Amino acid sequence: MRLTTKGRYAVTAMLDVAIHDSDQPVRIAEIAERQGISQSYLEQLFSNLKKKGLVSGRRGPGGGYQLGRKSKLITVADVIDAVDEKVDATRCGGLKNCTRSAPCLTHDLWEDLSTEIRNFLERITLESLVRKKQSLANVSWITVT
Amino acid sequence: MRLTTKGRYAVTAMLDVAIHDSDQPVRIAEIAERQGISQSYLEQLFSNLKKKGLVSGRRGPGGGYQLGRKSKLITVADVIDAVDEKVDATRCGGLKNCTRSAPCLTHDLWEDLSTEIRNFLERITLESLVRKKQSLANVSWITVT
DNA sequence: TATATACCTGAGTGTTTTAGTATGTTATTA
DNA sequence: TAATAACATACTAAAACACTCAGGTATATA
Repeated sequence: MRLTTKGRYAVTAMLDVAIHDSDQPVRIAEIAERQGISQSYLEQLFSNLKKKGLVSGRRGPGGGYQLGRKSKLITVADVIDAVDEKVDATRCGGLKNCTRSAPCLTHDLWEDLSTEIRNFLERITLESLVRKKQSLANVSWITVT
Repeated sequence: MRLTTKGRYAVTAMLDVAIHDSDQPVRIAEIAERQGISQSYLEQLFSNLKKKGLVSGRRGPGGGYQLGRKSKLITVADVIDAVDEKVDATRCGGLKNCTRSAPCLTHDLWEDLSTEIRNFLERITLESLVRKKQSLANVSWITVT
C-alpha cells in the first residue's frame, strides 16, 4: 500500500467524474483543465482505472469517461490500488525465507497494520465523498459548478 | 502524508526498540541484524526520529537508543511523519492561488480524506502494537526472543 | 465517406526518492 | 587510552514520479 500524490491525482480525478457524472461522459480534457493535471498523465491513470473496471470510456465526439459502477460501490482503496500497482512491500516475498532471529514478527505486525489501513480506505466510497462536498456547498461561499 | 517502505522501516525499527526496551538501550547494530535493514540507513532514520524526540540516544559502550517517551504516547503517525518529511502535497501551497473553475473543491476533499487517515494512524500507538505481538506469542508457534 | 474528437500506446526525460555505502567525528565507558 | 557506539556528511545506483511527445486506433457526426 502506497499513499502518494499519484493516488491523490487518481482519487481527485475519479471524484471529478463522479461529481460531473450526468447522462453524458466527462472528457479527460475537462478534468485536466479543472484539476490542473497534465492531460497525457491523466490518460495513463485512466488507462489503469479502466483495466480495473472503475471507469468505462466512450469514444468519438461527445465521448469521455463514466464511472464503471455506482459511486457507492467504488472505494478509495480501489482507486489507489488501480494506479499504484502494488510492489509487495515484504522483503521475503510473502513468507518462509526470512529466517532471522526474530522471524517475521514485527513484519507480521506491519502486515496487520496495513490491513487495517486498507480496511479503513475500503470503507470510504466515492459516494460518501461526493455527499460531503454537497453538504459543504450548502454551507460555504463556494460556488459549485 | 506518504505511506511507503521508508515509513514501514521506521515503524518496524521503533517497534523493535519498544519490544527490547528494558533498562539498557538498544543498539542500532542489533536492530539492523534482527530486521535485516542496513545499519547506516537505519542511522539516518534514527537521526530523524531523534530530532522529533521519539528516541533518545546514548553514546559509547553500552549505549544505544531508547524510546523518547512512553510507548503509549508514540503513534504510528508520529513515526511516519518523522522520517517521511512532508512535501505539502497541495499544488497551491495551502490556499488562495488555485483560481481554476472549481477552486480547491476536490482538493479540499482530499485534504479531508488524508486528515481522516492521519487521525486513524494517530490512534494506533506503539504500545498497542506491542500488546498485539504478545497476544500472538501466546497463541502461535512463533518463538519470541 | 471524410473528419473531428476522443481513447490508446509506447517511448523518452528530468527530477525526486529510495536504499543504501563509505568515511569520518564525537562522546562514553572500561 | 582503547574500544565502542552514536552522530554526521557526502556520495551513488536504481527506481519511481510526473510528466511530454509522437503517433496511433476507434467512433460518432456531417
